[in-house]
Amino acid sequence: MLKPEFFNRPTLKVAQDLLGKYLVRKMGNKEIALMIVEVEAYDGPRDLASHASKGKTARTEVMFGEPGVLYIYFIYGMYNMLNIVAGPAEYPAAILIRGVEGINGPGKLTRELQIDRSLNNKKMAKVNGLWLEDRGVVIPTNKIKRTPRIGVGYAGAWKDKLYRFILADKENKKENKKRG
DNA sequence: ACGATGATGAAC
DNA sequence: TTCATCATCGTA
Repeated sequence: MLKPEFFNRPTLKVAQDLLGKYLVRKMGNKEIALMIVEVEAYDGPRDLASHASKGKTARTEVMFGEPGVLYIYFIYGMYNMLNIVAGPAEYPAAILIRGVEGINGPGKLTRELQIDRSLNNKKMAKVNGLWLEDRGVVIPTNKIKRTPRIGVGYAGAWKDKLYRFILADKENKKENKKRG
């Protein structure tokens, strides 16, 4: 299981290193482990795409907390988003888990794994039924594709930053059409 | 292209 | 207390 120190490093590095790690979810008496194939980084108080750019509020204070803590929030009246806090306390940063093998999309991911806000501000731990493991998968750098983040067109200069990390060969099957 | 559906933050 | 906005998805 990944320790908090893993997340107490520069946000982009943590994001990249999360590719190939396993998200493990305990449901009932079963454990489901799925490899992470897509993440996005939200880095620091000045990142306009990050909730933390609004400052510390009831919702965002989790991002200012300890590394390795879950940040889960409700969006569009329907979906929960799963994030993991990165960087030292008081530095607001988090990584959105955007896709795992077999599940494409952050909303579907939380729906299928039954992850909701009851886990917000909780540590990743077996007692909480949700944690990450390094199972020895090594991702070569040339398999990692970087793109701008999704759905953050309002973020000014920050919208173009290459803060989205994807495992390249998983990506080419999907997305024949685009919106906009 | 758009509606579902509700929390959030800012304005009032 | 209202209002526009939103780190999405499924059906057009």
